[in-house]
Parts: sequence; C-alpha cells; structure tokens
Amino acid sequence: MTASPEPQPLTGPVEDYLKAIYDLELVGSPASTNDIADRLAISPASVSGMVRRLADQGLVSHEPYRGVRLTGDGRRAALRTLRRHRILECYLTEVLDYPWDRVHAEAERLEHAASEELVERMAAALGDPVQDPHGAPIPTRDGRVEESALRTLAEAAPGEQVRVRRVHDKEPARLRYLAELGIRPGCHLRILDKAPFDGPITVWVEDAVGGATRAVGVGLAAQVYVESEGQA
Amino acid sequence: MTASPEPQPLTGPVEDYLKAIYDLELVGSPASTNDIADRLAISPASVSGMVRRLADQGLVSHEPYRGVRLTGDGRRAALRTLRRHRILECYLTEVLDYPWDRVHAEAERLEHAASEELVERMAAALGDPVQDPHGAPIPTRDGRVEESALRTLAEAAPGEQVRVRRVHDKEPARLRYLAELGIRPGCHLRILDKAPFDGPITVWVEDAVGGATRAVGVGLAAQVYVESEGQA
DNA sequence: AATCAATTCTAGGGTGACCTAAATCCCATC
DNA sequence: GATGGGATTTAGGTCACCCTAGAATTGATT
Ligand SMILES: [Mn+2]
Ligand SMILES: [Mn+2]
Ligand SMILES: [Mn+2]
Ligand SMILES: [Mn+2]
Repeated sequence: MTASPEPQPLTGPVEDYLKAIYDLELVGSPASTNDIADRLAISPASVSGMVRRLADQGLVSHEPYRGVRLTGDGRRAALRTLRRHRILECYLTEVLDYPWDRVHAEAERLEHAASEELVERMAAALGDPVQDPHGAPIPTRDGRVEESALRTLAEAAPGEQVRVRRVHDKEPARLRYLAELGIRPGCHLRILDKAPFDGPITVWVEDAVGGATRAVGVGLAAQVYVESEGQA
Repeated sequence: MTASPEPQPLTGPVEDYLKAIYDLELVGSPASTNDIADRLAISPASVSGMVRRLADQGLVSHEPYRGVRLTGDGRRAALRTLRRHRILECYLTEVLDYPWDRVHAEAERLEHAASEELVERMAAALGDPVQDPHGAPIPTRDGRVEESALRTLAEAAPGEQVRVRRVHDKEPARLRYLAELGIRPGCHLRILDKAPFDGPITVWVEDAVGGATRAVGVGLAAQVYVESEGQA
C-alpha cells in the first residue's frame, strides 16, 4: 500500500469535467464526448482536447471513439467537488437564506475556490447534512455516496402515492415554478390522473397550504424524482 | 451623463492586479512595475504585459517607464473587490470562527468567485461591518472609503498611549504571534520603553488578561498601525 | 557629457482552455 | 458487404497569463 499522495489542486474546468463525467457515468455506460460537451455547453472538439489532458493526468481512461470513464483518482476528485458543491448549496440556503433557484449557480463557482477547511466548517455548522436543497446526496468526507436509483414523476401511475426525493437543479425558472406548485424534496404527492398522449399529470400536493391539486406537464415531471409510498 | 454600463466581469488575476495597484497608489505616487511584481510574486516582465492589457481595457493609465495609475473604472473595480475581500474576511471570522491568520488566504480566492448578492447577504448578516478583522476599512457599496493615514507602532514615543487600529494581514505566522501578544485592532497600548539602535519596543497591553508587558521588535512594530490617544 | 546600475520593456516561449473546419471512424441500414 | 449520417478526433487558431533573456530607458554619479 502506498501512502495516498496529497491530491494536487485541480483547475476549475477540470473539476467541472470530472463532475460531468461522474454524473453521466451514473447510468452505467461510459460518458460520451457529445454528452460531456452538451452538459458543459462547449464544443465536442474542446472535449476531445480536454479528455486527452485528463487521461494524461490519470483522472480518466479514454478508449477513443468509445467514451470516457473516471479512474479511482478521478472519481475521488469528482466526489470531493460534489461534496463541496452540495454543502455550499445547503449553507447558502439554510444560513444565508439564499434563493432556492440561484444557489446552484453560486455553488458552481464557489466549489472551485472554497478550501476543504471552509467547507468542513460549513458542514459542521449545519450538523453534517446528508443531502442538498434539491435532494441530491452529499458524499462523505471519505468519498462515499449512495446514489439511489429513482423513478421520475412522469413514470408514476394514477392512484400512486409518492414522496418527492430530488429535483433537477440547473434551471432557475423550473425551480421557481416547482416552488410555486409546492413541489420540493420531501413533499408528498398523490397521482390523481395522467392524461394520454404525454398529457399533463394531475397530482394532489399534500404539503401545499391545505393541500392543492396541480397539473404538471410530462417535461417537468421527468425532472422530478420520486419514491413510491403506496397505492391508494 | 451616460448611464453607467454594467461592469463587465473581470478575471481573477485582473482583480488582483487592480487591488495591488490601488494599494500601492495609496502613498501618492503611481505604482511601479517592480512593486506590482513583488506584491503579486510574479516577474516584472509579466506585469508589463498585463499592464498593457489593463490599459487596453481602460482600467489603468500607463506612462511607460513612469508607472501606472488606476482610472475611474479601475478604481471602482478595485474597491468592489476590496469590499468583497473584507466582508468575506469578516464573515469567515465572525460567523464561521475561521482562524484569524488564515482568513486572508481564503478570501483572496473567494473574492473572485462570490457574487455581489452573496457578499451583500453576508454583509447584512453582520450588520454592515465597517472594517475587516485586521482593521482595514470596508468600502461602501457605492465605492467610498476613508483611508486614514496612520502611524505605525514603531514610530510611537515612550509615554504615549495608543490604540491599535490595523495590522498587516498577509503573513499567518506574524498574525498568530500578534494574537499571542494580545495585540489586535481595537486594543490599547502604552509605550513603556523604546530601546536604542532599533531595539525592541516595550509596551503595556491593556486588554491582555490583567494587562501584560510585552517586548516587540521594530520589524513587527512597523506592521502595526496605531492612533494616538494621549501622553502619560 | 559620459557612464553605469537599476528599472522597465520587448522578444520569443509555454500551457490551459476554448473555437471552427476538416478529416476519420463507427455502425445501422440497405 | 457497401454506404451515409452521426459521433469523434485532428488540424490549425485565438486569448489570457505566465516565464527567461536580452534590449532600451532612466536618472544618479562621476
Ligand atoms: Mn463549477
Ligand atoms: Mn443541488
Ligand atoms: Mn485574490
Ligand atoms: Mn484583512
């Protein structure tokens, strides 16, 4: 066993690539150049270039034309950044009352500048939170996460009762709308109806003031991850 | 009057240059290439190059071989960064109990990543602080500061009573030692003795537990800014 | 007025991270 | 088993920011 060498500091772009690849790899298959490019809003050619550099640094393994996988080092680095990102989101939301829809963008920049020490102080101040404001799990200090495979609200059947576990956090407008509907991680829903031809899903939102009926389009519903709690 | 255009986002290095130039200009004369290089720990040749770019962006005016001055835009940008830096220092120290000697390094990175909104939330949480943990004045939102010209402890005469206003914040070791001595902004000192040939200055530290006598070398004393409070 | 040391600038290089345009590869379909 | 469209890589730039070496400028001193 070699003593783990101090992880050399990575650049901001590199950290963002690793996070993107980690995320894309979650579904099982290696991350494709195009998918990485889309996620980071840069050209595929740029991704090819960066992937070479990441491979040189031993952070990913690349089989040309076949996609990219994180190495052990790459995965650890990705999880470190993810931990920072999500703790920052928690801290901003809970302590500074930062608006729900904008914490992601702020954390996206701070994650590259905040030291381990700062982030751990924030975590301690919050009592070591286990998930971020959007329901994403926070990796532990030693790099463990349980990524539960969740269904989306779009896949739930009428009559089901579900608990919202997680929502996508990248689009402020979407988040603001979900907040308006009263749909946030932890809230309870009953699926009342599902219109045919990808029509809207009608849900009963338990936690809205006095409860409320809401119609949600499939596009939006596909961004809301839920866990079944039983049939009505 | 033209409407003030939204200040375009500056890069981290540019913000650091502007802060350095602002600081160096405080003594009155334009900032020299060498002084900027020393302050930022980069080569003079690199400074020449960057100064050209800053001048192109209208942030400084450069008279070759004669030094650099901030323009109005440059000064405003410098003060914005300085405000961020100092509010961050306050927040880290007061809310997160971040160690006194390390806040500077942390703020040096965060100042380029934290949004205006975040910094203003921190300022509000602190009740709009007017100086940072090292005694430096915090520019207001609209870019006003009073930079009081202070004497250093090294210049104080025996018998004088002084209040410490500000200490240099760049060297952690120095800061830790000052903290040990009980010397921090706001504390009261009486100069008991000043040994000849740049010998140590003996002071009575009022605020140490029960008061204490301390000997301070001139080197260190020159980094401690004080305000006279009367003769004994 | 000539000289010299320090300062500053210029020339020429390198790296990281992006781009567009033009190959090249893959594989699903014919 | 050929072929074409989509995905990917390569080729060739750009820009910001840093470097070392060497040339030019300054102004202080003979
Ligand atoms: Mn990021
Ligand atoms: Mn999130
Ligand atoms: Mn800085
Ligand atoms: Mn400070």
